[in-house]
Amino acid sequence: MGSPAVTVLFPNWAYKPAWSPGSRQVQLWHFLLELLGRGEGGAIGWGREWGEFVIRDPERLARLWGERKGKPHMNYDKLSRALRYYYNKRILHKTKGKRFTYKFNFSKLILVNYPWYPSSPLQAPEVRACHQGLCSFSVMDHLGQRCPLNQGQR
DNA sequence: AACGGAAAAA
DNA sequence: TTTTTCCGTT
Repeated sequence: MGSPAVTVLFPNWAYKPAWSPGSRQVQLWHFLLELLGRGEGGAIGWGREWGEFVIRDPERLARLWGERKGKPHMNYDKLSRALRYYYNKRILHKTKGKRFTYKFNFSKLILVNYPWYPSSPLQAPEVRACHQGLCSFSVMDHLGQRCPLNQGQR
């Protein structure tokens, strides 16, 4: 019953340390994955495709984001501008024609935040399972250890 | 609604 | 460098 609760667990290296130049605190995509992983409910949920998500309540999502960042005047207009900056970085793209629908580029997300990860196609993230937002995949890290990136379940 | 320039803020 | 703010355009 209800929306499936998915725990999205990215490894520590996906979260740039606070002392890293350019990332002071939680980034928007972290926050989105948190809510999606939590199966938070009304504000945002996974879409039909792998990595796709739908913002069901834009202003509520903006309010939550604003609370997290201490920005009481956050709204969807401004949040969505931040999302559009992700287009160039190829972290996200818009699902055209679907209202409030965007799609994560998980593989890009991984490469961007894993500087020592070799860009060999052979070592592209291995999708292990995906079913309606309940997804898991893994990569081999620099030591050849299997590194889970994303796990379903609750 | 969605886009993207410009500039400020952090 | 990322996000916020503002806003003209499509």
